Amino acid sequence: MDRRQKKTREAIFNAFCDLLSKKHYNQITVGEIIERADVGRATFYAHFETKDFLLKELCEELFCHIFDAMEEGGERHKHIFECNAPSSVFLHLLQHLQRNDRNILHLLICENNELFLKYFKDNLKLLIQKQLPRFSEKKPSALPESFWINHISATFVESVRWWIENGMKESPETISEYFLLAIISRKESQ
Amino acid sequence: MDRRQKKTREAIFNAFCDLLSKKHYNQITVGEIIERADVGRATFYAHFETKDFLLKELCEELFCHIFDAMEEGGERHKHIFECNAPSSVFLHLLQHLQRNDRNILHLLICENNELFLKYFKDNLKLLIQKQLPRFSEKKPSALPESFWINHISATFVESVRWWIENGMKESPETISEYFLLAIISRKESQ
DNA sequence: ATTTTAGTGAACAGATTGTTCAATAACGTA
DNA sequence: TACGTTATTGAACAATCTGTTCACTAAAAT
Repeated sequence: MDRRQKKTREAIFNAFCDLLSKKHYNQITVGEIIERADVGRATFYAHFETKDFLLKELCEELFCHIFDAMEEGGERHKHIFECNAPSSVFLHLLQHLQRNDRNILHLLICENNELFLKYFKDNLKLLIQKQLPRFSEKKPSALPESFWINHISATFVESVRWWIENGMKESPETISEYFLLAIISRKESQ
Repeated sequence: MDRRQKKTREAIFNAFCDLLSKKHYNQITVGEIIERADVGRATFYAHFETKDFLLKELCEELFCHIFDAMEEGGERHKHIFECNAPSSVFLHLLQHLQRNDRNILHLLICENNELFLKYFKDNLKLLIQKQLPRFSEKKPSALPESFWINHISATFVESVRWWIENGMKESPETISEYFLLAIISRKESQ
């Protein structure tokens, strides 16, 4: 890809993320984005049909990056899927988040987080589906499979959201444990 | 409240809901709303500062209606909170939804459902907090209370979302059971 | 019957959107 | 280096949307 295109695209994404962390999506104008990105109006529309498409492509770039890296990461990540503990993939994701890869945290905290949590959850569902055998062992037999997958994804996303909203004081290991306790909740004293 | 005001307000809400079930929030204009509601432009702005405020007030009206009715419903609903089974309040909510009180289902299905699910969950959290003793019994002791409350609310909302998205083929009783199984998941065969 | 309040419709400035175009700058390649 | 190709620019543009104003009419409350 042309160096210029890449630079422009990156500048627009950065400007957009900056703005998203400060104000609501609906109140951001194309004018603001191009001013902050310092690109011409025509350039913006050469890259993105509308503001909505910009958001869509941002989400896809952010999440596909993380999830693809985990799936096809070859050397670096392969061990996760060879490991028996189903928790490790989640722990790994949490560690990714803690490192704040690609500044994704701002987007998950900000006023617009529903937009991003949806993408997060959808990607997670795909990942879990591919890893299904590991998780279906834990499924209460009365539950439909799609219900269970949805439940696991939603619980993980909510765990992350809770973590971020409460200042990320806990370690990834602790959150991973909370998540597993929520999924497989069993009263110890009984 | 003046009869005229109430009529106008209702007409705007109805028009807005109609539109929300057909297109995305961002793409709905005030012009469309007032045309469908058949009220003057100035009238709209006399009632709502902006389209965002309209959305906010709609959400509050819809959910406060349901949840207030459950809390302060006196005769009709009081038995729920005197009943020991913590599941009954959820079952009751599901029955409300199945009856599609105030056409809330369209809004939970539609393209904009994140907007409404957030309000749904927030109200649910308040309700659960007031009913906490019932639910904290089930909490694994290692989990923080706020984590647990969030988990229960989110799981219920996700159960409902799953139900609606899959065509609401199951009975409220079945969904209530799924929800409880997810929360207190225990493998029977063990 | 009178006063108060709500709705009307048109008109308005200002902002935003998405497009166009000719001119310029940066790119990749031979 | 010189070349043709491609991206960016800035300005200008019509079309749309927003939120406000105002004089007027209709409905409500007293």
